[in-house]
Amino acid sequence: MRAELLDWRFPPPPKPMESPALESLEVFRRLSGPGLQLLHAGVQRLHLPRHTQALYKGQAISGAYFVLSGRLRVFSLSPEGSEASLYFIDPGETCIFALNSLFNDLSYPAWVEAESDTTLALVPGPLFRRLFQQEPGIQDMTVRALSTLVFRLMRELEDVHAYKLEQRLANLLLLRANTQGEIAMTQEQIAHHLGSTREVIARLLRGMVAARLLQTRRGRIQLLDRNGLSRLLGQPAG
Amino acid sequence: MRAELLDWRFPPPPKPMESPALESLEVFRRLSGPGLQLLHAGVQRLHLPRHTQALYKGQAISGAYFVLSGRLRVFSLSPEGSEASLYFIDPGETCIFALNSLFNDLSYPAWVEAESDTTLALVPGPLFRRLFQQEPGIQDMTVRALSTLVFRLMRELEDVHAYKLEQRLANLLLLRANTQGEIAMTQEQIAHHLGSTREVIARLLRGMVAARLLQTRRGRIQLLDRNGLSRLLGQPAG
DNA sequence: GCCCTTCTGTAACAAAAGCTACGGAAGGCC
DNA sequence: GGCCTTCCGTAGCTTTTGTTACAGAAGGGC
Repeated sequence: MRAELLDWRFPPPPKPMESPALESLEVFRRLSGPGLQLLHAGVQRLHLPRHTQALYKGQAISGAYFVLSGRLRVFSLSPEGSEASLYFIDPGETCIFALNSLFNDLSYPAWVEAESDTTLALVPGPLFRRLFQQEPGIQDMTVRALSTLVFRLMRELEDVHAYKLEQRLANLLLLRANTQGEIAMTQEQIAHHLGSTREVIARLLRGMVAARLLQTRRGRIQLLDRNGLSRLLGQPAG
Repeated sequence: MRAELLDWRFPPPPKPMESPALESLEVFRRLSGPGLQLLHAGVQRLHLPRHTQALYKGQAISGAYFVLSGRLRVFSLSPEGSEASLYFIDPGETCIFALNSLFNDLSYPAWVEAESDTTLALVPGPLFRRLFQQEPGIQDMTVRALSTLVFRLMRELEDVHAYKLEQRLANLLLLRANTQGEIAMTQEQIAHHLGSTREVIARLLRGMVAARLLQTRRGRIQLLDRNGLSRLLGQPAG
């Protein structure tokens, strides 16, 4: 089981590919002329198909990663193989995740995979450090991105302590539902996000169906009562 | 109960006081002449007696905080009043905690109190931002500090998911024991650190005593077998 | 000593979450 | 259709954690 996991988690390195322009990210549009030249000379592009590995725990970080399109998922993997998402990295929103490793010369402390097809710009470490020194825009972005991450992590940690699984589930459903109130995730995925297991999620969903908060037709989850779900969140956990 | 909590959590604002020199922190020693002048003109000193409130959740952040001596504890407080430590800020190690709020113009997302008598240097927001622009040393410190924090939080979040309470307790005991193997914390404090309750901690400690991993004489915890405790950590959680 | 507060010890019970073990539905592929 | 894979539904049991409710030990202040 463990071995299988590792097998598909170490795919051959992905190949470069042409795709969205660097200038689609605001950070890069703010660069000075020389900075932009440096960037274009040194940047690499990567394309990761859905569900492939971007980083593994302990990997040395070779540069700063910017998500141009798609979505990355950062998660932890316990010794027994159970996962829990730590946070996500969306496209419009910048990179950040390997930055800390980059500045501290530490290895990366979690796993990262592409949740959907994802295009990355990889700015090699030395180049990034140089840009950081010269370009106020990069400084600003870096600090802002790290700050945001700190916020998310603090928030998540708080939630784990303060809320029960059912509440965290309700929260996730509310966050991930589209405008029609549908959620496009398997129970397994949900379980991984919350650091739990499929059966437990199924049980909780059943309870919510019984309470007329949602429907599950043919495995698709369909919210019925967003207010009801929100109410779950506010209640004291006892 | 909730009301009482709030009462002692909002003490009158602490008073300025003379204490350790700013130059005891390496960041400040690296400042340029003008930068140092700016700093001295704008910095404030605060002294927090043990167990007083430094920041409350939602507070607007007025500046960057540097711990000169003592120790701060950052924790979350659930609606029902249960606590869980998020991380600590030690003296030699720089400030950081309000930095994210400072750069993002967000309010602070947790509570902070002095774990022991603590001296702080408060650099007002505008001054800090200015120093950040001018001084490479400050830039460096800022990114490094934020990175470190991100690491700690990721680590903690991972631990919460991957390890049982007993393992996290063993870990905490190993970390906080002095060279004689004694731990100077009450069961209540331990429970708060781990986001649990006193009774549960007592039960787990009892188990460890039975397993000859430690002694509890007159309430003092005394490690007997560090290896045994470490072994607890490595074991699969099942 | 006596009172008060803080901390610890313990037991019995309750709730939450996880694990095991099925069976069954849906869809892709041959 | 038949086969295979992936996902969902459900039940029952176990483990872990939390809660309630007391009682007792230690120390400080008077």
